[in-house]
Amino acid sequence: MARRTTKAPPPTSNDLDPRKATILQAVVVEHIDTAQPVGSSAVAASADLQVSPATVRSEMVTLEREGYLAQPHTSAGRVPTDKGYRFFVDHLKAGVLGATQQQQVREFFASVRGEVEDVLEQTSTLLSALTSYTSVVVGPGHAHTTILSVQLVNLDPRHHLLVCVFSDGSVVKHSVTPTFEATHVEVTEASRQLNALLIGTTLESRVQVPSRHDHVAALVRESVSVLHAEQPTLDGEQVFIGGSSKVAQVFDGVETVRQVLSILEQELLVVSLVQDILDQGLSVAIGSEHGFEPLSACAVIVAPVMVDGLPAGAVGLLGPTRMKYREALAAAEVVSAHLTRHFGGEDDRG
Amino acid sequence: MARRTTKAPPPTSNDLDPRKATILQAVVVEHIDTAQPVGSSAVAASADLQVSPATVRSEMVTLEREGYLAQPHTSAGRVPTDKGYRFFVDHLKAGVLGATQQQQVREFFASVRGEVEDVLEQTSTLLSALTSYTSVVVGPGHAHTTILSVQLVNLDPRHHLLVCVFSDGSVVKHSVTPTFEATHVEVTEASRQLNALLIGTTLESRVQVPSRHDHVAALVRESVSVLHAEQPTLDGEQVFIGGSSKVAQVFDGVETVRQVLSILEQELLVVSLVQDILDQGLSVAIGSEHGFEPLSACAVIVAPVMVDGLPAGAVGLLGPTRMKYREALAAAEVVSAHLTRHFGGEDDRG
DNA sequence: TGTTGGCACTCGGTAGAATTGACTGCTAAC
DNA sequence: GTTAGCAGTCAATTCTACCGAGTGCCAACA
Repeated sequence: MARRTTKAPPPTSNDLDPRKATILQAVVVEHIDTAQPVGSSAVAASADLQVSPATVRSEMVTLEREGYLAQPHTSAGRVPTDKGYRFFVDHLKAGVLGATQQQQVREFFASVRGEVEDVLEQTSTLLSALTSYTSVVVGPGHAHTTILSVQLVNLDPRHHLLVCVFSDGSVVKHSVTPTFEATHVEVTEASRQLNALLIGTTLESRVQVPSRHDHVAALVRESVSVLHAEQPTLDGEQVFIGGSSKVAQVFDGVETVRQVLSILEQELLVVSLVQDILDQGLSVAIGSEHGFEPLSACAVIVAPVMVDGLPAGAVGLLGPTRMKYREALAAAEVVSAHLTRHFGGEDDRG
Repeated sequence: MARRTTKAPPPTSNDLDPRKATILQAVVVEHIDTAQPVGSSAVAASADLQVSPATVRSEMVTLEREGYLAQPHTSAGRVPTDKGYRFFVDHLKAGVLGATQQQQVREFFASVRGEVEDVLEQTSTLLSALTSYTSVVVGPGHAHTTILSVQLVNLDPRHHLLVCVFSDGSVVKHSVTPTFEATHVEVTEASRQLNALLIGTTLESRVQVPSRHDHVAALVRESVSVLHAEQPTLDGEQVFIGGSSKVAQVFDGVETVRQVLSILEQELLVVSLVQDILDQGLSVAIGSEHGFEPLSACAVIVAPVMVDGLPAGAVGLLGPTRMKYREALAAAEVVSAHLTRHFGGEDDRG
């Protein structure tokens, strides 16, 4: 009557019998390689364990019951579930990039020059070329750079343009549209005061804005508030998506391709997805883990880019759940490290 | 380079017997609608001409011999060739947009505000939504706007940033990296001189640069030359591609989709394609007409955006050769007209 | 001469049946 | 607990026959 036999599920759920683990891993590896369901005999042959297919079979039944594997239909082999991939990724020993690829990354970062945006865009192309998945690069924004110059330019009496230059060479503009008409003189004076106020500060600094009621003070106040509301990643200013054409190679089914592409068109969505995953402290989100239904056929790899020891940007890779995690993780990691160093200081230039 | 293939053997190649024309048009219309080869009886039924399928058949043989139609295989109906589509397009009477769509465009342009780039990007989304094809919008650049402000900002002794604000509210930045080290004072002075020199001019104006040999003059010279070399469209600054996900719906065959997407990733390529077609004075390039092999399955519609009476930007649509030319042409035309008006002056705002 | 109906022919697409083969689950023996 | 053996399942493949859309040709007709 006491069935202590199947008392396994609750306590030891996040670890697996070594043999089961080996089998699961073999299935994942094989399926990533072939895109086909994997049968017991293939596993028995490939894995080091010296057991017969029949044994593998009975283990696979358990793995399926526990949710690591699934069967497309009776009499087909097994396919990993999201949970199966998750186990696989969690027990993955860190991979290294191939020598040629390492070389490629090194050369890229050794030779890359120019403005932030260009670097980020090219990085995204690089990452996508390295992995043959679609890549996302989110720039570090301006949070940790200081302001070098601010200028308010008069477009017409009601419409001014705030142009701000940061120490990393990025430039930002914002419309300032007060409810009153400002004279050229007032705008110039506001511009002067803004310079005095903001140069050398960061966007996170609190500054003392004038509280007077004249036009100049109002312009200054509005400019400062507009500027401090700046969120470059959410504006898509520093978001670059590379290799969207890979989507067509890597997913099958027109509808899936279309759906993924149409998500990629909305950069904001992609950024918030990446941020979400980072906030969860993950480096990989598999299938439905990120809770974003239209991308449930995808796995997303993210790696933070640090500035001043804080996560400020990110690089990401988007592929099918059966992606080459090892290589992709290695690539994302290496590139994010290089990018971190790149922003950490220009000390590595020859 | 594209070649005009209108040099066909017989002299009467660019005009067709009225009945042949009707038949050809019927085939095109039908095939655009159904994506299937069109048979003689379908044509006989649909077209107004009161003839039997047999007659249609014999005409179709001629049309095929003359290169307007093709047969996928014996005993299939006919499919238009690029030349067939060309005839169709050339004899297309101008279409009009559906009422709802007209409304949509009007509302869009009535409500759109904000910075040039935002307007262009949203326009591209609009155009793609109107037609369900991928759209390209190339902004007018800065050729016809005057300079409101120029500023040279010191990043480090060897590296300065030239920031220029134009009367349309667009901002451009360029690196200036002289071979000497400049002091802060020199940079500030150069900035002052640049302002004096350039404010109120356009990028096309010739200006008198100082010929002295000191650092300040050198900075000014380099800045001016860098600025005048600016070509926003070739830098991709004002290029927006919308609705790339439509590619997956509209083309069949993974390989075609991948190929088209990978072209779209290279904005420069797309821009030069659009420019090429405009230079030829075409509004539609069908199949191989643009001489760009990887896009031989595509038709590209372009419409110029005028500023000061000169073509300065363009809107484009990219679809399969069997695209809905009437509607797409109408959409491109209407949107380009609105955009022209938008840049021609803000006179139409409420 | 141009048009038409008729007819034989071609060939892609489809539907069904049969076959194959890669699996599984079960069971009995080791 | 492991294994070999075996029966059963089911997708994929192959084959066949067949249908039908559409053609080309021809002879008759206005």
